[in-house]
Amino acid sequence: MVRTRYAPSPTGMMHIGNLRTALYEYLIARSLGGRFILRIEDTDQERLVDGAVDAIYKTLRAVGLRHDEGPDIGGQYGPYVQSERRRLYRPYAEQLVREGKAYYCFCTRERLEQLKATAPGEVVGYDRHCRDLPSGEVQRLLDAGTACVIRQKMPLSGSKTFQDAVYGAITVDNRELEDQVLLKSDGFPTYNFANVVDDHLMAITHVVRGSEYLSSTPKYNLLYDAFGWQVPTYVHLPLIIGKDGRKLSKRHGATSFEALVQEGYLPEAIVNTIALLGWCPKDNRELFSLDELSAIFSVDGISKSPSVFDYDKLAWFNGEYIRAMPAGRFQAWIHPALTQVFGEPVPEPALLAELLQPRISRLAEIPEMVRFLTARQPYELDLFSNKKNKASPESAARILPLLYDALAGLAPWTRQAVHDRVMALAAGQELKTGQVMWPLRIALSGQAVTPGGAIEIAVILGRDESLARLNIALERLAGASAEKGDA
RNA sequence: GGCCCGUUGGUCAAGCGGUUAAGACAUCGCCCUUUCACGGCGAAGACAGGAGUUCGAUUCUCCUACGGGUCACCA
Repeated sequence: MVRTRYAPSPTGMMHIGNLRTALYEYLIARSLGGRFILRIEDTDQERLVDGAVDAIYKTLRAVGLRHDEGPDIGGQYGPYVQSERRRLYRPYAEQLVREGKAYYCFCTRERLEQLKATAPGEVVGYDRHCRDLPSGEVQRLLDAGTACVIRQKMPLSGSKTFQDAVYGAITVDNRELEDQVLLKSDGFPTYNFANVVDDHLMAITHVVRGSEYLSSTPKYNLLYDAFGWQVPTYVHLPLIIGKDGRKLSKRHGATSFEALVQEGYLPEAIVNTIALLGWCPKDNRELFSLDELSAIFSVDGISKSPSVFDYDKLAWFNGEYIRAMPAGRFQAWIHPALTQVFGEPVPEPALLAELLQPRISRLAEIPEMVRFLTARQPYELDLFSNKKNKASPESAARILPLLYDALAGLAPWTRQAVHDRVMALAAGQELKTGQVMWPLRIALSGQAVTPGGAIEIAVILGRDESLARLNIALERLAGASAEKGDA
């Protein structure tokens, strides 16, 4: 039975790199008929952040990564929070001490600091000062209650090779490995230790994590060996980086799932995007639901090189998901953004939704896009010029009064009615559609680019505001031509 | 700096000894159209460099360059 685990530490918002790791763990488990476990790694008491655990649950729920075992739902391998497993680790560490595979270290932080400072990059890490203390001395210090940690004895020579499902065979010289701390002086295990013990106790078969752990993996393996435990299958993932090739950070834009959602990206689109960051399916398909991914995901499609997180691509995916949304759901989704601009009630919400759905790629684009509907925009009369539609301020000055008269008494003020009236005017004047639509759009919106056409804008504005804006425009145009005449 | 890993168009990437080196995003052009967007069609654009191995290297090996990761009582 394949078992994978997502083991975040509750130290803040969920970064999309972490989310992708969680996603791949989930997909590996699902694609192989296995189980996906959530474990909270809170062994660093100093870095805990309030609410971080909730953020983890919230994010996993939002993207649909349902775990089979975890702190909130239990399971046969609990508890699933490392701080609750605290008493579990010491016996394992002491077992290694008894077997001569680990030892108590009484070195103070100050001494370690000094060590780092004096040895100019020559010696790797700890100098193994306590590795061979006489047992009497150890006992004496222990009895005196001297603060200590437990360190693992690393082999002083030789090398070790392990297999990674993505990176292949990796060999590391044992001399590169320092005697790592297993149990901290506060009694908590280090990540390195707790991780191995828990993965073993929880019967984890596939360890999936970022490639930053690649170089410390030999240390884990030595631990598995020391206990005589079976080493899991390793799946190291390439990093996600920013446009400048550096680690993804706030500098590149939103990097947490939550921030992305706030900017108006859909969870499904985010998942789809990161699924393809570092993994590629056998065919050329790009649009995948989580269930579809679960069915076809396979480790051999994971690539080795780091990939740049591309916000443009995310926006494209988001646009695809937006367009695929049922109209009703879209309308509900954008409602908060609309009330921000219009207040309540939002005029013509269904029509607005219809206009916006094919046009936006992010929720955050909406306010700017519709602002002209609530406030009259200042604009240059040049805007009435449009070559393609054979429009000019002069033609507008002639057509706008006709439009005003045609629309003034119109009722009901519906899309169909406005459309028919305007088209009838165009036909009557032997004008092309664009020749009347263009000045109408400019007069109503004050901008050349609008979501939807002139008719839709008129309907949303309502008759009074539409006529008012028409009136302003035709007066300005009349004033301008009078000036011109004087000159 | 030591060690580990990586390197196909601007970005994501297919490729796993013989290909006109896919596809997607972005860019540009054309079409559709009352603007824009959507949609459709098309264009430009890549194997980091050098040695080998081989009849033949993007693919295998080595070196160089560049990039990244890691060297904690953090995870």
